[in-house]
Amino acid sequence: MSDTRRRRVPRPVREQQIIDAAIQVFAKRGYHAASVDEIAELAGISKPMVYLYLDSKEGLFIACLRREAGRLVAAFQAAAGDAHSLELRLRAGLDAFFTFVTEHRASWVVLHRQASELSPAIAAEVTQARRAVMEQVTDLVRVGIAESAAATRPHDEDADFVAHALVGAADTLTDWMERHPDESPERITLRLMNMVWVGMRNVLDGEVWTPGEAGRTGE
Amino acid sequence: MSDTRRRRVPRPVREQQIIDAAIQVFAKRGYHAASVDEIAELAGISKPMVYLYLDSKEGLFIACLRREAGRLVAAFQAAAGDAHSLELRLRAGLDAFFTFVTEHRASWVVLHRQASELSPAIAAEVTQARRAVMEQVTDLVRVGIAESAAATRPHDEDADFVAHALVGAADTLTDWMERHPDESPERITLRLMNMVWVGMRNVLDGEVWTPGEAGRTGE
Amino acid sequence: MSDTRRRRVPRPVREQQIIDAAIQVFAKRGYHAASVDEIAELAGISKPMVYLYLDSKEGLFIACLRREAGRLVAAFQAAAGDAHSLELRLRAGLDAFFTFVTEHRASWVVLHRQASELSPAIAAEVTQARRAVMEQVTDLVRVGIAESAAATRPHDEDADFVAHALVGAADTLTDWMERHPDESPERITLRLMNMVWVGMRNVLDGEVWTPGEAGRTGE
Amino acid sequence: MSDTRRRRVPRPVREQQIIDAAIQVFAKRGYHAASVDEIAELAGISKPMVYLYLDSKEGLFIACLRREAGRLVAAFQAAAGDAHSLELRLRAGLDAFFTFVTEHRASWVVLHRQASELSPAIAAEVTQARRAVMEQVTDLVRVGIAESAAATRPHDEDADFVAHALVGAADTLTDWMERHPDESPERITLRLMNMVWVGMRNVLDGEVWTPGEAGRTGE
DNA sequence: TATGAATGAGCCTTCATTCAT
DNA sequence: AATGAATGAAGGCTCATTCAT
Repeated sequence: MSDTRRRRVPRPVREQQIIDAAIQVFAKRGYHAASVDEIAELAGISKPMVYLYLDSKEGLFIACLRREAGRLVAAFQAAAGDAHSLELRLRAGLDAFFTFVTEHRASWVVLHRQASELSPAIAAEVTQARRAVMEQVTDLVRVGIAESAAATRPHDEDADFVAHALVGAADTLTDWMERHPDESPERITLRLMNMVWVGMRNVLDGEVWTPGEAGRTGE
Repeated sequence: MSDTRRRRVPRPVREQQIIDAAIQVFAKRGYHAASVDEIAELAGISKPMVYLYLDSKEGLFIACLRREAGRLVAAFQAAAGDAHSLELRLRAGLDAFFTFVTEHRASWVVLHRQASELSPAIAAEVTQARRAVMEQVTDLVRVGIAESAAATRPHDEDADFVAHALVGAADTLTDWMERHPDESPERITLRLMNMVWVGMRNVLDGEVWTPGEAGRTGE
Repeated sequence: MSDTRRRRVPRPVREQQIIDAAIQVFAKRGYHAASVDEIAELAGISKPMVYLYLDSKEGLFIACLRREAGRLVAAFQAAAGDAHSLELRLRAGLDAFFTFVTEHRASWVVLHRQASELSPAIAAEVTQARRAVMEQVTDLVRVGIAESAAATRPHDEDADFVAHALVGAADTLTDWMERHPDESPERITLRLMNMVWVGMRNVLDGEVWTPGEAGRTGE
Repeated sequence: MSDTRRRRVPRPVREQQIIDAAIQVFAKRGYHAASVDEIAELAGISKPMVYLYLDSKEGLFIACLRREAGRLVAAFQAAAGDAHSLELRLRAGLDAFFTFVTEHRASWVVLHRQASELSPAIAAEVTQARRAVMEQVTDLVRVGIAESAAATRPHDEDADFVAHALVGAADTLTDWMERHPDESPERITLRLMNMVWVGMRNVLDGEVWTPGEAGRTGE
């Protein structure tokens, strides 16, 4: 390894090494808090090389983004392309996604959020703030479990799962809203309710989806 | 207003004005890229006042976080607390959430992500990267619409909506995964499929949920 | 006390209270590290009062200096003025000096050095540096004790005392040198040797001077 | 020299240049009033280099302290180590000390006190305050000269010398007192009298110590 | 007499970036 | 292909000092 990481390495190889190092550092520190110095050191080269190959800190970050997004997309495509029915492809795609996230934690952090660049004090507060919102939903869902006749086993874990999915969906839908300014909050709410209401109950009832069976209510 | 924003304003008022300004700047630039100078200027005061009242940049950010998270939670609680059934409360809560996000865009951005603290070039790239992932799902869903017998009106808008919700849910579930390392990607996939599969079809078929009716397929 | 420290206090009294507080803070923090805020707070008044009465931080410091130097001089004069012979007056003066220093520690620190305004890290290093010099002399003196026939009881305490006095004398003589640029280091050395050599032996031999007896060798 | 002070100088050399400059500025302004900007400018480089090589203002100051204290100690040791008898070594050591102080004025100021970091107005006042104390002693000593039978030539210069040494000794002994809280001011006075009383007369009588002869009054 | 509100100025520190070898 | 030396620019924070009441 000290052979390929030191001296006289061809450009394409060096570039990948630099990006490898950058992903680690960006994931650990976040974009702003990451310093080119640290990246260069981790890559085992001097700072000017980074600039020679990747132009700037921005260029470096973008290179990371592109490479990892490409890999994630490729993994998704490879998985989702094989099956025939929509549900099987969706399933395979989600599976690939969760697998990627599990196996390339750092890459995902870079793609996902740079919240880690905040100081511990702030990070804690952000977590706290997000959790406050999340808890409202979790409480609601937990109550739902109690109300639910079928849910004889009130698994907190399930309530948590549903709450996360729900909050995440709502959270991302705020981006969708920005591109659909005409849609009222109420209509969005109705749509989202329509999408998750039945399924929520399934999860809370402890059901685990099996291809071609669960939820095939209308067919 | 230029009366209350200028000269000799009592402390509690000034504090709120500073926080108001900070939210705008933090939302626009992100935490790191935001400068206390800019916040002070927008608040119509000098920098030392910011430090006198809020202690530090971190303290200022935390104050923003707390105030806005508190408001969002309060809005959610106020809305969700009134109805009787779970579905009505959930609906009211989501409605309050989407309304808050609509009316307090900047606050939501601060609570949501600080990705905007990246330069335009990077922000574009981040959007692009996230969209690449999103598109895979959107395509899948779009194909699903075509396949779907009921979906006589292939609304791209609906496919987009579903894709956003799905990706957002998956995205946030990666946080849930971190606290449940024993859950395999596959099981998470199955759970999520179970939760959204039926509802997705509803949305894609153009249905709009009505309290107590839509989605009550299994009853 | 809360009566004289609060509200509607005549100017002369307030001034003294401010100076009292300032001495404490200047002694504790040093001139630069001392903040007018802290002084005002300790004096139990608001900052503008300090400026109204003492004009500036510098004016405040000078007022402290003058008052305490005056008190020290007065104490010295009062003590030294009474006796008849030089040695008795010198003794009384030194006694008054050491008594003042003991009883008004803070005042003395203000008059003496502001080294305390350095950070702990630096203060430690300064102490270390000064000690390194001091130790050279102390070692020398300690050896002297061993050599000395009379010094059957090698009191480290005595060696330390002599070393301190010697280093202090040399230290201050550097000020004298500045006003006598023609005096060579060698001549100064000889003068100092002449002044302390005999007396050093007395102290190292454990003698304690008694008025009119010790050291009256040449009379 | 403009060659070695400008552009592309190897690190060890630059470090010494920075320390050289820092000593000048710290001596002139004192620690707090000295600005890293001024030091960098005097060193002929930009500020970041100072931080790159010396870490911080504190680190820079400590580096100055260590280097100069080391040099002074080395000079003392080199000089004092050669002779055989205590008095000769003491003489050589003091000589080395006064020589160092003469030749490295700035270094000595840094090691000595940072009183100069006060503004001219304050520095003057400090000098004045210290002089007030010094004058009491000088007056006493001057009177002593007049009284003294042997002192046929009342040299003010000699009185001043003695007064400086005496005040310096007393001054530094206040440090000694702090570590010996049980010693009463009176006992300290007696010890100091015992140490200087005889020698003072020698100096006032215009004697100049010669190795092995002067002051050997009692033998 | 007394103070809460407010600021101009400056300092330490860091970092992305480049030059000269 | 590779790097040690060097810097412009900017940001967080503090403080002595003053205004308006």
